Amino acid sequence: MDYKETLNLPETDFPMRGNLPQREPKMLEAWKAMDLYGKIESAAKDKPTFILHDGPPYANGHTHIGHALNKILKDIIIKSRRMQGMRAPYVPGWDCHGLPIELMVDKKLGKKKREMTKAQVRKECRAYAREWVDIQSAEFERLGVLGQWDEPYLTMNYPYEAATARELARFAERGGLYKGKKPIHWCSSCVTALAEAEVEYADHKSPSIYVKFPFTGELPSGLDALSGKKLSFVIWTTTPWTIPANLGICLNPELPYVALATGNEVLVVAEGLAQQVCKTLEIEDAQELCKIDPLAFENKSCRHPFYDRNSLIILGDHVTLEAGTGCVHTAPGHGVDDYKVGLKYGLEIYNPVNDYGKYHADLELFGGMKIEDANAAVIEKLTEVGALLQARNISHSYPHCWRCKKPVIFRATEQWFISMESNELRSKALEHINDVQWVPGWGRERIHGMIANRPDWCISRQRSWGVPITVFYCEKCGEALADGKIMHHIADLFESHGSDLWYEKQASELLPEGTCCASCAGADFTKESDILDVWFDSGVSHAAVLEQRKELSSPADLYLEGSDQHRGWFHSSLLASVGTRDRAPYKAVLTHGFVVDGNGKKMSKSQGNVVAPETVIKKYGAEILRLWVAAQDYRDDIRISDEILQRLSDAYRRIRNTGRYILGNLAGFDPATDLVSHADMLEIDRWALSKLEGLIDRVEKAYNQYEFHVIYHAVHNFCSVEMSSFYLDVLKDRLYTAPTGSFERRSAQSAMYLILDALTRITAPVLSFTAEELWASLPGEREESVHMASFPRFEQKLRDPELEERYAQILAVRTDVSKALELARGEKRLGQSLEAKVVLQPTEGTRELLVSYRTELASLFIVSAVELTDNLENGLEAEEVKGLKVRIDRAEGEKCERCWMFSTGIGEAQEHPTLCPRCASVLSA
RNA sequence: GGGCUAGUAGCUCAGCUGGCUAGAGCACACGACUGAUAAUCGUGAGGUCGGAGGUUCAAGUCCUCCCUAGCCCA
Repeated sequence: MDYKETLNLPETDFPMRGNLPQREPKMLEAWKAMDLYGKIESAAKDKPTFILHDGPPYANGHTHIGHALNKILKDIIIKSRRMQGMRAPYVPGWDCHGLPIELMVDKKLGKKKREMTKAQVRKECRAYAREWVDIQSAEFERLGVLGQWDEPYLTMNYPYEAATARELARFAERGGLYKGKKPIHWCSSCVTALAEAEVEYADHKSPSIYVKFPFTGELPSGLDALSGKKLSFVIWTTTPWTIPANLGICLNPELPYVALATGNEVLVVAEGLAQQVCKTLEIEDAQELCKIDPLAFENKSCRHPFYDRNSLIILGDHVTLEAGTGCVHTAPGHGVDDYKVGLKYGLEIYNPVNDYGKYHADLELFGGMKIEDANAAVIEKLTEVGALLQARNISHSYPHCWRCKKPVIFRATEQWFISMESNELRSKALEHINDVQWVPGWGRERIHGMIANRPDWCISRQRSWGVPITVFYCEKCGEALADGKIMHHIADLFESHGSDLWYEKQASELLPEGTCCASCAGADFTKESDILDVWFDSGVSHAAVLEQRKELSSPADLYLEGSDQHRGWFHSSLLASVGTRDRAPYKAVLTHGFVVDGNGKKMSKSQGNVVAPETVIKKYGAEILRLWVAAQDYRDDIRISDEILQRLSDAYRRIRNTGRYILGNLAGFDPATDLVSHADMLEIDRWALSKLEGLIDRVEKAYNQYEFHVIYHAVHNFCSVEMSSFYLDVLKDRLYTAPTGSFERRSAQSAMYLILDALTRITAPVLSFTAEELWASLPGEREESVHMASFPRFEQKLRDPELEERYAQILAVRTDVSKALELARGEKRLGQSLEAKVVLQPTEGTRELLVSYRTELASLFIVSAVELTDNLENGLEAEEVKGLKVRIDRAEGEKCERCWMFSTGIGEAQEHPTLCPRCASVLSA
């Protein structure tokens, strides 16, 4: 007879291999078909809310691994909150306006664009953005992210555009909006102002020139050594084209300067740079005539090298000894520091360069010239007038346009600004930063520093694809009409027509009837042509989305984005909210690091180290990507590589197989009728459940603290260490050989059932696909989807520390037994551990425990017999439990054909001559 | 160039306020099993805790400098 047939071996349809790339899409379809998200939402109506507000990715291009990281993190958080009993809606969003899309559309349209109106171009942009929204949406959904995908928020939706215009109106009402002239990054190629975020630094070759500005006027007293000498201040610059706009020379009031005689002239530079300058300029005969006190020269003048005007000597702290001469060429229209110090000294914010990067036609000497050509021309002119000391080329870091990659210039133009000072926006924002929980904590310092130091917010963009700045100009006197009431009126019009209306209607059609100019009473107006910075768009999402959607609310519980958003969305959202509502739009901000390659290097196309989510999904499945997100401590940079994915894939299989094995042993188990109560269970089963409670406790805490890597490690360890290598291994004998419906077997099954049920639930936020698959195979009444279920409640009373402690000691002994068995195996005395009898000489500390577990030990060690003695000969000194002695003997008796244990009682039962008494009795029952 | 963050075995992570021969799981090697089998079990070998100084009886843990990497800024 084949006794294998009489065993209860595992039996399940649950496949060993996940086959994730194939299985996942089917599951996604099923979720969609059953409207899983809708069901979760409607079932959660009366629960407390948790609002995670989605930061909108830009609707252009395929999603990359960073997007995947971000969305999966959000999904894990939201799912875990739901399973904790909260209503956690997820409304994804997209940032749809802005330059990159407009440029892509420009490219697509080519020459056709010239015949199109702004309104027509915008239509194209809208369609283009929509296309990418749909593509990205599908890519995000593929990750298993559950949300309101059929109704996302788009910054180009009409109501959103209306809300954006309304928020601008609020700034206007509060007096925070103003028109000013300021030097800003300007891309002459894209013909637009650029935000800080739109500027990239890259190496660039520039001329490096040293220029003399001859001192004019009276010398301060006490400098007799210089009287009658040709005195010049020496400046250094890498932008010769700004020399025509030079209006001043700036010295640091704290630094000593020196007058150096060389040839028949005298040059002034900072003392700390004198040596270096002389070396660079190859001046060998320099002699220090005297020190120069910068304060004595304040408000005196030099002469411009080739224009008939003066260059004012001024003082500023921004002058350093890092490079140059310590005398800084100052053109207030072409630099931030220059601008600031220029304002202080009443210098004109002078900018002779037009939108296209050419000098104004009326500029003396260089009128109409492109500034790219101007460097050479200016150098030539400087040479001609004898002002040039040196011209070379250097390579240095220089700002470039993020889009066209061309070098940008600094140039003062008329722009709309949101003031950081009016209404104390800056100080209020800084104050409200403290109301927010920043995770990790250094996020607070980071954004604080940025808000504290940032200039006014330039919200003007000279492009078409965006929400217009809804102000008008009087045709008669040019006065700007930026009236809050009127702007609200326009916003109302946008509500149903979108901001496209601005481009389709005349000013007179948009303005309320009877509007007239406050300064000249004129009744004819033109529209502003600038549009809003896209950071303003997304920055008002708390107003446009959280306050608008009935299922959402503001402020949000959590914003979660990459750490770069301290200067991006976290920043603009804070300003937009504090500026209009005097509060932060979020209660907590969580940031994650950036995805880098296996060596910690950033990903770039040129390096060829880019890992696309699509590739991972095709090879491993989205589930592995989700596991990857969970496994890494995302507060730092997050690495991804083949090895990492392979390891995760292995870990996944281990978790999956643990589930599968338990399912196999649960065949025929119905918790409704077969569940053994906790109190009745066998001790080791209670031990397993005690361990499970420990896991549940840890995992729940980790979810609360957003420490998902802790969950990954805890779950994986639990499956490998507690379950697979010990508990489940020990259980085999009982599960397989005991009668199907016996108490011993039901006790084990009950524990396993509770364990797998809990494991499935607590891993569901991470392993969303696999948990669902397990869920469907688990016996018992349960919700339609694991994502509609809740976490198991941690039950302190199910924990038994004393029991765990006893088992910890037994496990230590078990380790030593395993070592001894391994040694015996090495000597070919043993194959299966069941062939062994273990003889132990306990230590003082373990004797009592081992004696009391005498009858259990063989089962726990998976050997055929264990004997205890106080006088063991030829015993091995144990390592784990010092003092313990172990000897491995051959098990006595013969091997039972059914349970494979060795027994001296084989053949006692006549009808089963090859079975041990235990098995025989099972069969005859 | 400045600010912030990080650097523990091949990989992912533990190591609290300084006190251990620096841990875990996986991977790897070797072995066992063939009743979790493209599985499972056991054993073993892997680290001068980025580097150099310093404080201390004692430093992965504190201080300084440096290197490397990432983000942000100039």
